[in-house]
Amino acid sequence: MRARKVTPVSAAPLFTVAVVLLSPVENKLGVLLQRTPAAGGARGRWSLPQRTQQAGEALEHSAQRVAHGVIHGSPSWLEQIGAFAGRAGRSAGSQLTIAYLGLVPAGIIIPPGGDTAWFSKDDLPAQLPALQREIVMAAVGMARGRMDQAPIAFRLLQPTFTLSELQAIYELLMGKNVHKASFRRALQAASLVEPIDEWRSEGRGRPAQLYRYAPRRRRNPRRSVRFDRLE
Amino acid sequence: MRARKVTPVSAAPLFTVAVVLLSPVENKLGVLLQRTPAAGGARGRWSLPQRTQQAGEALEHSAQRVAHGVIHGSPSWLEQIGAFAGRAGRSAGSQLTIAYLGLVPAGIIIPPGGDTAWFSKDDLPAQLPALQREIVMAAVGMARGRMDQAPIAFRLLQPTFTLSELQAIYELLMGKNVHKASFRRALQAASLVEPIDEWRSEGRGRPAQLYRYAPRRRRNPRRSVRFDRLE
DNA sequence: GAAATAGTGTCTCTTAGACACTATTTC
DNA sequence: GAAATAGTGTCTAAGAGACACTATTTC
Repeated sequence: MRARKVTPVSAAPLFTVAVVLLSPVENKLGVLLQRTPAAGGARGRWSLPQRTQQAGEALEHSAQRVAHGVIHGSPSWLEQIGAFAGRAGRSAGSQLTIAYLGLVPAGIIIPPGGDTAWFSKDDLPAQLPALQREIVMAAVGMARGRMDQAPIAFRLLQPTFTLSELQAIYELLMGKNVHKASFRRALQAASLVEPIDEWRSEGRGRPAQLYRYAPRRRRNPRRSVRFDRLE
Repeated sequence: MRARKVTPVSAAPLFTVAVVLLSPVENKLGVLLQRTPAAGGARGRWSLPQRTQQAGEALEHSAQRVAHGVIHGSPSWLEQIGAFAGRAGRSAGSQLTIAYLGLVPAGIIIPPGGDTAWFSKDDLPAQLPALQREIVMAAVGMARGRMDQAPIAFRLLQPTFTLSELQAIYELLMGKNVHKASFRRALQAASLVEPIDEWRSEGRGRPAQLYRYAPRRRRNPRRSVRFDRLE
């Protein structure tokens, strides 16, 4: 083990790794925030879960640790959003933040009143720093964009789910309603899910059959010349 | 101006900003590399254009400067790819690289024999460091994925172009051929280009009409339930 | 029974891809 | 004329959206 030559006392931390954990909460897209530990007895401000990065550690591993610290488990999806440079602001914190998107299946309950809580992406606490707000928006945009490239909708659901729940996730991410019959027809054609011999009754109405994510090999290359989608 | 309290002599640089400049070169997707200035008389190894970042400077601005340094102009598109952490390797360089994708219109000639050259993305120099190779692949993947979200194909062409050239860009980025009639029909429907009263003869064959990028407002929301595209 | 939710059958209209052409240039 | 490239008209099949239904539950 080599001795370090220089150990500056007040050197700025290299950078921060922050994680935007998203989960469907009460038919909204929820973002998990935690209170920064305040020095005095008063409670700190809300913030994205984050930590200062030790040089040399793998970025994704670091993001995993941040996520573990708040949900006590692994997110079902973890992907880098990008690097965000804050204005060279006050003393605390580093100027550079590497942000990650983490998905959490529906139904993960956070005990209320604690230092961790879900906020709707459209109703973030007013004191949330501008940079973190920007990161949250980038995370939501990324989740939206990933949807038709990776099966991330299933990462926001429990292993078994009803087709209505799945459709609700799509509508949540796309921000608009979807035609039910078309949705199921396309789902059928894509061979992404398979029904299991179980039904769930949600109070009133006919019980829904449960499905599980079970992608089969794609048939043939799909149509590709599409200029819509631009914007 | 405040005096800095600590100026560690051998502190690692905060991070590096690298730019992957892509351009169509001889019907391939070209990546611009430059030689690292070698200490002795011998020529250095090929590398992505990059620089060490001064803290506090805006990331994108820094990427702009890197690009200017090699093409002596602005790329037609510039977007962050992400942060890449190298193995904590040898002494030189920082562990963290923020990479950017830059697009350069076809026809930018780099004088051969110099310290800057286009390489096909499939034929990168063998000595290119693994991390940089990874960044190039991420850049290509990003360009591919952005294609149907933003009109980046036009950023790889001169302001006026033929439809065959445009189609070639699409085929280059998608890595597969496109049906000519379908391509033009979809282009027509999307109202993305307009013909100008000019033709270009390319040697043999009928001269092609020139077009310019002139997007009109989208008509109506397009169809959206699509589970293909996954994978 | 009404209300609520799950799930399906069928029709229409759009459109991607295939095919086969016509048009205009160089040689 | 042949060869090469540009550009178009038409047919077909896939599939997205609309509509109207049937099915099964709670109240």
